[in-house]
Amino acid sequence: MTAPFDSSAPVPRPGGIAARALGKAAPPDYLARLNPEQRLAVETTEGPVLVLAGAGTGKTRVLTTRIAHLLATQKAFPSQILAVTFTNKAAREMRHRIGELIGPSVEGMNWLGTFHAIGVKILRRHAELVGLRSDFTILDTDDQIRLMKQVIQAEGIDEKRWPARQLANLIDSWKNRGLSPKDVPPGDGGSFADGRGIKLYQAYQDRLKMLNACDFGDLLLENLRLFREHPDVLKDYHQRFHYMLVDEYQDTNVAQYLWLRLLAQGRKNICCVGDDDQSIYGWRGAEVDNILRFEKDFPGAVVIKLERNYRSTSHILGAASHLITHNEGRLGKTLFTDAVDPDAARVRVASSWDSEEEARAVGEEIEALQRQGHKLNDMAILVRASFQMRSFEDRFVTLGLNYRVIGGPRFYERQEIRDALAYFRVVVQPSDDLAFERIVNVPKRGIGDTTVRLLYDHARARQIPIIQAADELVHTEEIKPKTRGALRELLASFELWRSKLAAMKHGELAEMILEESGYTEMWQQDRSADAPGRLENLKELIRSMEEFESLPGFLEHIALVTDTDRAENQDAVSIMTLHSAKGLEFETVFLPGWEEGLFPHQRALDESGRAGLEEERRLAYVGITRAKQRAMIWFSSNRRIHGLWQSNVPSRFLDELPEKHVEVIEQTSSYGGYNVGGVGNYGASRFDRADSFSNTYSTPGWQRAQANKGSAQAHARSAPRQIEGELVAKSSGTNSKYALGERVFHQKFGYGAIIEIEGNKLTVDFEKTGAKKVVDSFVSKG
DNA sequence: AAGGGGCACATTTTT
DNA sequence: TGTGCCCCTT
Repeated sequence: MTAPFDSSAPVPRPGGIAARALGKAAPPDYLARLNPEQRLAVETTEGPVLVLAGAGTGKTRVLTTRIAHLLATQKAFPSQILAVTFTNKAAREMRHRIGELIGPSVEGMNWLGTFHAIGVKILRRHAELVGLRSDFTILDTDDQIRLMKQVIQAEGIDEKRWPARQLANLIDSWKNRGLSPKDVPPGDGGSFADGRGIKLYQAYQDRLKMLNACDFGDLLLENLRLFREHPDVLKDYHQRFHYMLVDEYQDTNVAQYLWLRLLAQGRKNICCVGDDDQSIYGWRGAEVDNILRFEKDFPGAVVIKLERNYRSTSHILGAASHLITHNEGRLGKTLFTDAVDPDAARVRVASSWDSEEEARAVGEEIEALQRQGHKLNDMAILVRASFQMRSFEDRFVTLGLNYRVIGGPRFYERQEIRDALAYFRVVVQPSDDLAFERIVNVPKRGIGDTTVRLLYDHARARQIPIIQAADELVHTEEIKPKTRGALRELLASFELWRSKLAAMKHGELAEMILEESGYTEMWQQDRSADAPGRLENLKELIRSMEEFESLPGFLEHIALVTDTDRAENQDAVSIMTLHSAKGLEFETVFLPGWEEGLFPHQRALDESGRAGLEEERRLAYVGITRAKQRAMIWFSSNRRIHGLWQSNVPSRFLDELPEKHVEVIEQTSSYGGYNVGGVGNYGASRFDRADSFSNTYSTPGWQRAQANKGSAQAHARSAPRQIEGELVAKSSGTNSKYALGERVFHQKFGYGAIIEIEGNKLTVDFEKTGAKKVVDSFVSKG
């Protein structure tokens, strides 16, 4: 049986743009604000439409206006529009911007959300058809891995040789491709655990069903199963969704593509917006092919290109456009701008000796811009890999320059948050075994592995949740009295907390749970440096949950959300990876680390060959097109990777930049490590050969790279004296990188000031424990 | 159950 | 080089 649809039948609003749109004479003002291509994309409402929206061409504006237009012309009610994004942030922004156009009736858009959020919503309504109950829990990666560990153990497979994480990746990749265990081609699983991969996949799925749980991949996969096995259900959704819109289509994986295609079979009004040149998530299952194939997949599709860019100067666009033409697998767009600015800066390319010098140079540029009145908020440093961030952070700390790191560990993935959530989950959902296992001995209550194993075995034998098994065993003699007492106490606490669920305000209940369980105390007792921060995070968690209706409501939200947007008001330079920069823009963008091996990354080349290289190149394209006014690229001759120094060759991407839009900063006369190729080099940069990239050693590219390496080092030797001097001072001075009086941090003793230095031994006056002699490698700059 | 030593590992990340 | 994880010891 199909669960009832929500009954929010929308009522057309008499006032808003709907009424205004009825006047035929002049186009409504929301259309007048569009350029001709954008307008075409908005007004082509029927049938499949692919909007190829280059960077900065008004993609979101088209999407939101299109929705406003559908509503204004009364082609659909808000609840009849399916609008899918990848991230919560994108969904939020879209909702906000539609709201600005159509007013409060945006609230009726029940089907605007991420693939996963919409997948869950559909799945909850029909859970029983795919063997779940509608209150199924959603496991995150952490739970997923722990569960896989159990499955691997249960199969008697050596965990060392076949780590759970690897199985998780394998299963994820199957799920990304829309494959259930029975669909996986037998040869495909051979790689894992001597061909038992598929069996483990099946076992894992069985365990999930037993736990009444889904992982992220299932949210879509089970939707597919639902639609395929129950055509009547699919038909309901065909009826419901009059128009479908998809954001960032180039990022869809096969499962998402199949999902969209099933739904689009109904009314065929699907509008996908994306940019093949910005597809940078191939490594996690995205198929650029989806967007390249669109016209074949959706017969009669209209393709509209948006190439008029409103973001960047012509130099920036010229550089990025030329770079990306080196890719073969693309639909082909060329960004242009009408803005004429004769003073616009070219894209600058500079080199440095090592990552420290690179950071120093970027720091100087930033300070110079700051002196000219530019805001730090308008500047960003975009790196390929997060280890690169460190040298910038170090430098900026020294300079006292405000910065913020975007990305990094997420709030909801922190240990203390996940522990707290596990408590709440058990209260709300006693059958959540994974949550129970997580906190049964956190804080330590003397309920160790042996006991948990006992509970687990009993639960499996009786086919009941672990907590129920605990409840039964607590009345027997099977568990040692001491442990039994602790367990009984814990069970009683859960009983108590659960009984307060209805009566108490959930924020207060949550606080009570963390107090009474001893969890808060555990961190209060903890002497380590990050304990106060964790307590702070727990407070933040309670604060944020108070915005929600109820504890279950909050948990549902949390399961699909990984970020909290904390609005930072301070002026600061952003440091982030190129990946997390997609969709953002800055006046000035710094792009350090353009070196072979790092960017393009060696692993991308090794693992994915040409496709990998093209994805790296798209990443470069994304990086450059983030800049509105200024883009500055750096390349470092030397870099420390995994502890050892490596000398580098400039990235081939530098060769692929067009001369006329680039300014090379020659820091020394001898430097000739690379040339900016431009027209003469077009389509044939030195590495750009169709033969295998994994075998660079024998290619002319590699030989040329070797030659370049020499000149890069020559450059280093004749680097500006000032810099050389600093380096010398650094390596030949005192053995310690610390100075007298400097504030340092020690894992065990906390903060203190240095009162004496002898070689690598420091005497530090610690704030808590007084003076101690420590080896400098045990302290860090405080 | 806590702490230390040995060891493998070392892009990118959302849901 | 540094980290995080696992196992071993106490």
